This record gives sequence, structure tokens and C-alpha cells, in this order.
Amino acid sequence: MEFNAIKGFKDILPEEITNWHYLDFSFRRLFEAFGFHEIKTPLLEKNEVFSRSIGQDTDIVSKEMYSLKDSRGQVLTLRPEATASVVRAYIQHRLYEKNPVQKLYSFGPMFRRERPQKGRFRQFHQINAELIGDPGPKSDADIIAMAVFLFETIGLSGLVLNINSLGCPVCRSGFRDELKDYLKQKKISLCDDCQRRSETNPLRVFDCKLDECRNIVSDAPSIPDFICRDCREHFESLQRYLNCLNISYILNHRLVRGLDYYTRTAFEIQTEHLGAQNAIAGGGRYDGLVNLLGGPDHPAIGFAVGVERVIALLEEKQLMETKTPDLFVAALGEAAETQSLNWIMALRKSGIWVETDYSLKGLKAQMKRADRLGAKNVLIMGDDELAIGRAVFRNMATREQHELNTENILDNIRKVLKNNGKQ
RNA sequence: GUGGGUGUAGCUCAGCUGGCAGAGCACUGGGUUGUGGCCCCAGCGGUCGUGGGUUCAAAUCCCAUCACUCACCCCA
Repeated sequence: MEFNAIKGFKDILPEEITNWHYLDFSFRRLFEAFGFHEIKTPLLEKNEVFSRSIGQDTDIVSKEMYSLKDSRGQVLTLRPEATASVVRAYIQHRLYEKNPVQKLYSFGPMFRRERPQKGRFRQFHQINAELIGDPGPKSDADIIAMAVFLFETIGLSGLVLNINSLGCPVCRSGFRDELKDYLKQKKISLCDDCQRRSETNPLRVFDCKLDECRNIVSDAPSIPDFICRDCREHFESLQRYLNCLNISYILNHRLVRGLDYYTRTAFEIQTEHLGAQNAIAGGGRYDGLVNLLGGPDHPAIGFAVGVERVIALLEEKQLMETKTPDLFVAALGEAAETQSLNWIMALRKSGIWVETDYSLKGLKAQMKRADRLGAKNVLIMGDDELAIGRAVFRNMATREQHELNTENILDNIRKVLKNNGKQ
């Protein structure tokens, strides 16, 4: 019986891990320069943590969560996103007592039971940033800039930042009602999906790709007409900050986020290279969530980066550079093999990547092995040479080789490798 | 959940007017007793996704099923 990984769950193989390390290193360095600290929360939470924050009517909660009952009947859920858990931890540990503004980041797997396709998996990874305790809009700019700079520093271009304001609970509910009424009148002309959307999440109708729905929506009440004065000023200030930072963006009044807890600022960073899954990062303000989960009435903003999507873009650009061994040791004969083993280990302890063959083969085979591994140098040592205190050091690229005295051979090798490395 | 596409060697794929299961790459050995890449020769490797049907004969035609994949919905 041969087993495969379950649908939508992926192995990350050694050949693709380099980009993961690169992204990991890059985002941590950048986020810490912004004063963010890492937080790790459990993968499993009580179901209510997610159902209450994300919203009962959202797709995530209504059909995508991996939930299970433990042996005592408690319903637990594998996290479908990070924000709810982070906010739960923020409240549980009273982090606001230590510092009124908490800047937290996290990285790890999320789980949603969707149909997998390009750029979408059932287990996927997110880089997450949350800034809790400041109402903005300067903190909005900070968060958005951090997201934009991340993609800049890892060398991705051609990305588009979309921003929108969803309004606060007060002005949004007015707008929602107006829109609902409007859509009700036009209901017969809407597509099936939009008829459903007009009930569950009317803002989503703005996102429909069909011409008929688009026409209807173009005359519909729009967010800017309804947004209250505070929300408008907030949004305008944010745009001034972005202009000041030379961060280009497009105002997208149709940008709607799928989670209920978003308020005011919403943003998304999009690419054209991933098929239908064009969002590689998305986020926004969630001023009511901390309170909703039982904490103080603290505002917050955050975003998530879809790691697999970013990795896919990095692979497209072939930014991955493969590392190769510094040295391959080819030993011929038992005495040489025994002696070489100690040298190999000593070099490895000093951080030099040394390869050798595990089976005793002829020199030709070992040279071939060294070549296939991409070894930069080969140390050739046979019993005969060893007896007279010599070994051959060969540079694979230049095909030059010279003899090394076996006294002080480790220092000699280190010296040669160091010089090669500098070139 | 709905629709399209694809399943043949470790990988990429050809073979699909039914007639012995193939190529390139990779791997192993040899051409060179102790010198890699290029070249040449040989070798290893396959329940043709699975089950059933039609047929003298099925990788090929039909049905079912599973997996992968893309798209819808929705999201990172």
C-alpha cells in the first residue's frame, strides 16, 4: 500500500526550500526593523474563536473549516487564518497592559477545506502582521508600507496595491441597507451568484465579472457616497501618507474583504501571474474585533501574505540559487578512507560543506559523483600518496590541481577554500 | 459543491485509424588499473491510475471509479 499526502496538502521538497528560507529571512529582518515581534499561537483553537470573529455567514466558517470533536466533546478547529488567534492571545495575556501599541507578526500553516487549484491549497502558509492599539491612519500607512516593502526587498515587481475604505459599523450599515434595497429591485436581472450575494454579502456584487451585473452595479449606491465624515478623513489621510512615501496604489471601490471583522481601511496586493488567485497579500483594519472577542475596545489593523503564492512568483523569476559542496573527498584504499574520514569531520565542524562517497568505488566513479554534486574542489588521496605524505587538491572548474602536504592539510585546505571564496 | 483537462519508467513525455511497451533526462557499469563534464556501448527500471465490458487480441474503443490539475464560488 502506497500512501499519498491528502488532497490539498503539500510536501515542500529540498529542491524548493531555498526560496522559503529566503522569504523567511527577508520578512523577519524587515518586520523587526518596523518594531514587530514574533508571536506563535496554537494551530488548534476553540471553534468559537474563529466562528465569532470571522462571521457565521462567511464561506470560511460556513463550509471551509476543519473542525473536530476531542474525546470530551469539545469542538476544536484548525486555524483558517491567524488574526483571531493573535487577538485571543492579546486579550488572554493582557498584552495591552505592557505596551499600549502591540506590533506582532507570525508565520505558519493555515487550513481551509476548499477545492485546491493554482495558488490555493488546503494547508497553506501565511505571514501575518497585526498592529493592535492604534486607530490610525498613520498606523495604516505603516502596515501597508511594510507589506509593500516586503515585496520590494525580495525583488518582486509588477504588483499592484489596491486600497478601499469599507466604512465604520455606523456608516456601513446604512450603506448596506441602501445597497440591499437597490439590488432587491434589480434582483431578476442579476446572475444566480449575485442574487445569493445580495442577501448574504451585498458588497460582493461589486466583484462580479458578468457584464449584466456590472451594469447594474455601476448605477448602484457606492461606498464613497455613504461613508461618514470621520471615515472619509481617515481614508484621505492614509492616502496622503502613501503619497508622501511614494507608494503607488489604485483606489478600488469594489475591493471587499471576505471576513466580517474588517472596518475602514482594506487593501490587497495583486499580481497578474498566478491565474485566478491574484491576491498575494491582503488585509485591513478591524477596529471591533478585540472587543467582540471579549477584550477592551482597542482598534487594530493587519495583513496576511500568501506564502505559497509568493514562492510561486519567486520560482517564476528563478531567483533561487543553488548551493554546492565546497569540497569532495575521493579516497582510494582503506588506509586513505580511514584517514580522510577524520579530515572530513574536522572540516565539517568548521562549517565547510564536505561530501564524500559512502561506498568504496574507483576514482572515475567518485569524480563523476563529485561533478554531479557540483563540488567546487576535490581532494584526491590514495594509499600510495598518503604513505609519502601527499594528497592532490583539484579545482573542478579550472581543472588545475596541485599536491598538498598532509601535515597541516586542514589549515591548507581552509586557506585555499577561503581564497577561492573571495574570488 | 459544480464544470473542463490529464493519468504510460524516478522525471518530461511519445505511442491512441486495436497487433511484442517506447524516447530523452536521471541512475549503474564499460570504452580509460588513479581523474569529472562531451561522445560511444551496454544495463537497471513499467500492475500503461484502478475495476469492469467489447474483441482472437486493448495503453489504444466503451462504462464506472479514483487521483491530479485548471476554472467557478471564495480567499492569502
